[in-house]
Amino acid sequence: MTSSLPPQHGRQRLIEAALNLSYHRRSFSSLGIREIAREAGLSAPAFYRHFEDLASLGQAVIDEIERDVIRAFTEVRVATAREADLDIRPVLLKRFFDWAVENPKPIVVGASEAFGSLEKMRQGLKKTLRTISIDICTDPRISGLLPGLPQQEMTEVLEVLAQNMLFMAVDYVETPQERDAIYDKALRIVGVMFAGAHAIHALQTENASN
Amino acid sequence: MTSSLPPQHGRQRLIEAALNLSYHRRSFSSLGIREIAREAGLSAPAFYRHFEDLASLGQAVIDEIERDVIRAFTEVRVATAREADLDIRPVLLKRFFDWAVENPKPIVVGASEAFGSLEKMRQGLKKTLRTISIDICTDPRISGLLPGLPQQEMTEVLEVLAQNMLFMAVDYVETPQERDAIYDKALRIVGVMFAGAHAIHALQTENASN
DNA sequence: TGTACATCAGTGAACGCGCGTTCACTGATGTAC
DNA sequence: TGTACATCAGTGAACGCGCGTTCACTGATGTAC
Repeated sequence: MTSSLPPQHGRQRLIEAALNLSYHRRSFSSLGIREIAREAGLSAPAFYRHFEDLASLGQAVIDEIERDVIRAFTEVRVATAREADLDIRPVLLKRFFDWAVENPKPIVVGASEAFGSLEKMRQGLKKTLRTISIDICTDPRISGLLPGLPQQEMTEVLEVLAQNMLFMAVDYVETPQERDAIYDKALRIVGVMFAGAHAIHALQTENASN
Repeated sequence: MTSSLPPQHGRQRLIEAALNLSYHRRSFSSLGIREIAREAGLSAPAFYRHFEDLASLGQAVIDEIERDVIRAFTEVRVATAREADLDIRPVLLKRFFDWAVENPKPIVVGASEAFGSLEKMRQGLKKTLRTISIDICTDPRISGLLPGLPQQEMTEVLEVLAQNMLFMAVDYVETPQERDAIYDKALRIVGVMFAGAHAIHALQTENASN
């Protein structure tokens, strides 16, 4: 059997097997090593050629999710670079949700493990959300909507927003018949948070100048 | 041994054992029946006297969490009934976070299972957040901050906010050394969302009257 | 007040099963000379 | 270009263990008469 395996590396196949199994809300730490190996088309001992234990596979999985999600955001930004809409937010949101439909695994698994048992997974996800938020802040089409707002305040709001959008993306993926409603709601939340950040900053500035 | 057990009912002890075991981020569906019974000080077969399987215990657990959380909110509102502060939000938030510190299990387990594997748990939590949001909407000290805002819009914003506050309460509980910072951040998020809901509604009203 | 009986919530023993992990082994691939 | 060898990624068999579940049984409690 050894040489009849697809040319993909066993390590990668184990990572993808774990993503497949976690996909429908299975908690990552409830997966079995034999089960993952089976899903990957490998024998159980082969697992130990690549990972020490379940937690170290978990680390690899979260790295993979992180890379996927950040790459997706970069692609979305590049793809919309030429769109000079008055408001880029609906475009970015729509593209992100559509990407989630095409690539549901990192989204669903990421959201499920945001409060999961593996500390590393939680930290990794938090870091990813922060990276994305900072990335978005630097886009003038976004920061232009919040003129004068210090980057720190902007990042804080965008991090909370990113987390909420991640969770809403899961709903979007999982309930196709309500996608329009979920998109509209997500857009309203985005609008509320931007408007709020703007209004509070304006108020502070006003108070400070009096 | 039968009669030497504490007078508490076995059913309740199983529910509390499950909460104890889920407490530190263990996914509920990764718990074992033997393990839960052991934690409850019962033999494994005793589990089946009270529950058909793990999922039906899960239902009982989510009911318990729901009752705890809603009771907490009611108590907080009653306790603050006489406080006629200009802004009741910091008081409510502080009291909610403090309650979470005293009663961490329903908060931590509830947040962990918000995206867990048991459909019933996710729905139960969603329902709880909605109940609380509607409850808060009806408090004039809150709705007075958003004059003229239709209840539906208010509920939508408050639901999102409630979910975020639940997640932040977990951080508050788990990282005691950063509680002040987390509280401040939570309060800023509350401020942003209220200000945003207010600003957007004002904008809509203005547009409609032109 | 007794007594017979049903019900309820617990028990320990036993079952077969899949698990994590280790072991010795295999065959392909890369590398030194 | 060969050849010897190390390394790497896989295998099946085997281990002991804890799991979910069922079973017959027990003793306390409530109830009908």
